[in-house]
Amino acid sequence: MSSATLKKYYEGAEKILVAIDCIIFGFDKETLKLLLFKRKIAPFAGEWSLIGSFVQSGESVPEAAQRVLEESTGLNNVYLEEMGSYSDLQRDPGSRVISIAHYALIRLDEHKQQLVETHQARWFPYDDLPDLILDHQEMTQNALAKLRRKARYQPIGFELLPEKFTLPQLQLLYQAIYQKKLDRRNFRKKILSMKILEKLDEKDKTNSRKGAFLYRFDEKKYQELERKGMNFEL
Amino acid sequence: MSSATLKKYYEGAEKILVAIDCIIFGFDKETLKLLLFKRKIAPFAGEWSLIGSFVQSGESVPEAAQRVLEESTGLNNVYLEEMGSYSDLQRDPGSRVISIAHYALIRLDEHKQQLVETHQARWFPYDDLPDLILDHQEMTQNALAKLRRKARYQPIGFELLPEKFTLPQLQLLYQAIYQKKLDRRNFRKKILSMKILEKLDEKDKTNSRKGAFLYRFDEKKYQELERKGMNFEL
DNA sequence: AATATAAGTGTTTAATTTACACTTAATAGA
DNA sequence: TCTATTAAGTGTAAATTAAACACTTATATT
Repeated sequence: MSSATLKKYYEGAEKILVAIDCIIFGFDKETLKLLLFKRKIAPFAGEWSLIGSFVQSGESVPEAAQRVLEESTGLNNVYLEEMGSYSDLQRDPGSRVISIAHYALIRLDEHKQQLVETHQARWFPYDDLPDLILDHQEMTQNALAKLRRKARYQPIGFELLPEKFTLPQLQLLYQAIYQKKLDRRNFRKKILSMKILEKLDEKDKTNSRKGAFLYRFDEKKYQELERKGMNFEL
Repeated sequence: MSSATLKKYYEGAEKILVAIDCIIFGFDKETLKLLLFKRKIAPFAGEWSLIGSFVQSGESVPEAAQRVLEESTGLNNVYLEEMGSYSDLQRDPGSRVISIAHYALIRLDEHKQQLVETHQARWFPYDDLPDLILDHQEMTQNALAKLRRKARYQPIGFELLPEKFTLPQLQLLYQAIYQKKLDRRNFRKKILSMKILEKLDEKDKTNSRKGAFLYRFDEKKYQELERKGMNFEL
């Protein structure tokens, strides 16, 4: 095939605007939350929206998503997962745009509150979201569905908790994700039997006089056990 | 925000070539197979490749994938699942292209062999694939990983079998997907206990003198049970 | 010193999963 | 027509895992 034909093959195709959107999850005490943004541009300026951006010519899709997350929360190295594409021809009245949605799990205590303010953003409880523009509501629903499934067989919940956390906190998190109560004793038994948590000598006394011991997720131990065939499953 | 600024927002962004690629799975007796194609255009003309196409301006991503599948196999309404995007800047030496990979499950007995021939395509056992161009090997690996996970909790295996199939066939399929032997009695017990198969009065005698009863997957019964909270899981 | 509160702990029962071997139906060939 | 062959079909016991459930402990507050 000649170079001219090659050129024709690639150039005969139509280029399209590609964006990424981020569903940013946080966890606060006992509530799963999303970070939403007041949209600055038309159409729908002033309405609540996920944060997103066009993919630029010099970056890959995950790079674009990381860039957006860093710009909006100040965090790099957050847990980020691609969810899927949204490409209805009419999804954005502003232009034909294919968006590749991602969900991110961030630690509420670590992100830069100041950036949230400059972006006119706000954390909303997942159960009490405002109306969202475009297909962003569909995206958030799919994100929670994916998060739920994934959290069942991968230890990603820890990405939503501070580095040091208590078992009651961890249980509240999983209860929020699955939307159902778990038995305290059975939960502890199961999670501790996996031997992926390091118990610290500190207690967190913010919730009780007695205080609850703090733990830390041990990534190395987890990967070691995973290599040996252990399956995280809650 | 003025319409001029709006224009600038959308037009300031760079458009990109978007493609879809399809990992087409089939199942033959006891072997999981992929349909691969001899690439017709440079670069890498003549080498083995997944089938793909650019997303056209008048179609969505799933529409593009369905179009490609119909063109290459003659089948519409095949099981099709989006897998994720591939967007490394250097992934295609021909041009910067973002590809959204999909996997499809098709019935080997139904697709049009003739189309396979006109496309210079061939079915390869998954365990014995030729070298593939670009990042297509990575795509196939991710596709199998996704298929394996999905098959565990959704009854998608049936998409790879003829409409009527025997339990030994079904077991061979799951053994091929999970790459491990299953106990015949336990497998039957489990799958039959779900009550999603309709037993027919016919036998398939191609594999034994005795013959094995044919069954049919009952989509309606499945959806009914799912609604009531039943969980498919193998 | 008494009180209040959430954290922490074990055991019994039920359900599920695993391991395992013989019988049956039907054709092919003697 | 009888015998041999072959894959299909079937049940039970043991082991593992999940579920249900209530009292004790540590510590700050009054």
